[in-house]
Amino acid sequence: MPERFGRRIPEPTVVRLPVYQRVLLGLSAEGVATVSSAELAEAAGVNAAKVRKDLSHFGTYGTPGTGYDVDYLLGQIQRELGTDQERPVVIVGLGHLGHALARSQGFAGGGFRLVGLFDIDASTVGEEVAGQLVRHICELEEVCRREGVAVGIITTPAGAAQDVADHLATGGVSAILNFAPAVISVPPRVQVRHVDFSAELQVLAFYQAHPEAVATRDSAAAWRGSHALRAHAVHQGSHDVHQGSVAFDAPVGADSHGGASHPVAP
Amino acid sequence: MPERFGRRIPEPTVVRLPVYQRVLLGLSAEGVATVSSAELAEAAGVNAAKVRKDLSHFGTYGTPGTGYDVDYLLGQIQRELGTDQERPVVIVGLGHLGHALARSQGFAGGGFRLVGLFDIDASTVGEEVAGQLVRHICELEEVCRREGVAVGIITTPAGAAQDVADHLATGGVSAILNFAPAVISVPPRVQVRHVDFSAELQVLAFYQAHPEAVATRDSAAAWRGSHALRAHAVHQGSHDVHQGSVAFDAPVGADSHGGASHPVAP
DNA sequence: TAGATTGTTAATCGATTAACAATC
DNA sequence: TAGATTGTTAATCGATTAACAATC
Repeated sequence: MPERFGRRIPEPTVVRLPVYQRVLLGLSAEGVATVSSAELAEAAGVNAAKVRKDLSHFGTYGTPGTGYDVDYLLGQIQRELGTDQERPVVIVGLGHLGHALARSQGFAGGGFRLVGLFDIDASTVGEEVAGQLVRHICELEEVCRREGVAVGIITTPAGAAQDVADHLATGGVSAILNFAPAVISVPPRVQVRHVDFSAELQVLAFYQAHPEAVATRDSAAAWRGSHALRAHAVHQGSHDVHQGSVAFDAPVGADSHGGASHPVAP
Repeated sequence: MPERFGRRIPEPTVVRLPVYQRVLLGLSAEGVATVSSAELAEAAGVNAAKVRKDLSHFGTYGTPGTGYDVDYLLGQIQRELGTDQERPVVIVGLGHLGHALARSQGFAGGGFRLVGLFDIDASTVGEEVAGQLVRHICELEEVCRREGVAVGIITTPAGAAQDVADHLATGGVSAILNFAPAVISVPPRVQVRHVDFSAELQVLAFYQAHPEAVATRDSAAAWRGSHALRAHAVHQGSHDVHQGSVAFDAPVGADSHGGASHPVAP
């Protein structure tokens, strides 16, 4: 029995949950009934001990000698992630990125519902995007309060991000996903996660400039393994995994082989 | 003297470097000459000990009693990040997100140059985006080799991501920024960073569903501090910080107060 | 039963943080 | 000099990992 309350879930564990969920969605769609920690680990790009440790924080869902029931485990993870409840979301900043996110498939899958788009620019306000009318930022606080908005997505330029964060916080929003290249400060009750495109590029550049600083990944072995598996799958015909598919809607065909091929029960 | 070689730089440190760089860019543009670890820390949303420890991995750049020379430190960090060299970049998958990234300002600032756009869809191939003609994916490997592409950005649906990663790897690309909601496996010489929009949303949802699991941030104190500072700045007039500005080009005005107000030398 | 795999323990690894002597 | 702040040390914290008894 894990110490159910008070449960202090390590943040790295929380970050891996959506990955496990996505893998399980793929397996479930394939009709795979059970999965071992080793198989789940390989598909998620981590190691088996981590999978078992992560899952043990929430309960004992597996069967020794057999593994985990895919659909049951999926349900448990979705319950933990709160996928059942619908969370109203707003996007602030309707530049190219804001437009792209508004039109993306990323909401529907995970229990999110887009309820508002906001911008400050007169030529953008009033435009219709993804079935929503873009409103002026001066309405932001009121809409957040009225609709009980759970998550605010900031896709403005850096200079506007703090101001928007302040309005979201005042409007009662308690979670912010910040795509603007700026550090924002918020009251303690507000959770912030920062997605920083150009910083990610710079991290990659750093490792290219300093090959000696590259951390040795597990994935070295993982790659050899999955490479063999994938080659094997292609050889056999078409046991391809089409993962998750809470995808951005880019028009590239999804006809290639998946990353995490998996021996399918016969 | 830090142990210059072999330098094993902790990954969390590498991830913070672009943040420090951005803050320093802002300070430099403001004409601020020196900055203490405490000031830099607050603007970057971390603590002072972390800043000093991070910087100490690269050298001794500060002056006891005074702090760090902004322009000198900025230069050192940019040198470490390899911002001086131009790195050719390609984007694969010209859906909404690929379009948005292609048009973003995220490349120019950090020493990246967009040299190719690729898609598999006949109706997208041939289109012009950001001054580049979209090419068919069958040309990807050859272009990567010819142009010596350093970073490949994947903005395809999940099902195509592994295939694209394979082509990039075969084409000699050694760094991949993956926006597709899929785990990809690559040979050990290839670095991968994964930006996962819907997973980030799900992490926020998890913490809303489990308020008791929220890690207590430093930022609680940081917020009170910066809040006071920002109020102070507004009071004084307009000592606003316009950070970095390696921004996405959303049309929201950058006329608000910045996140990291900073006492400016007179 | 024999084989496989879990959940948990304990060891290891690595990052964060506080504290402070050294230094300007 | 007195005050401020660095760079580094050592303690703390927390996550990862290997190993294995329990279990199907």
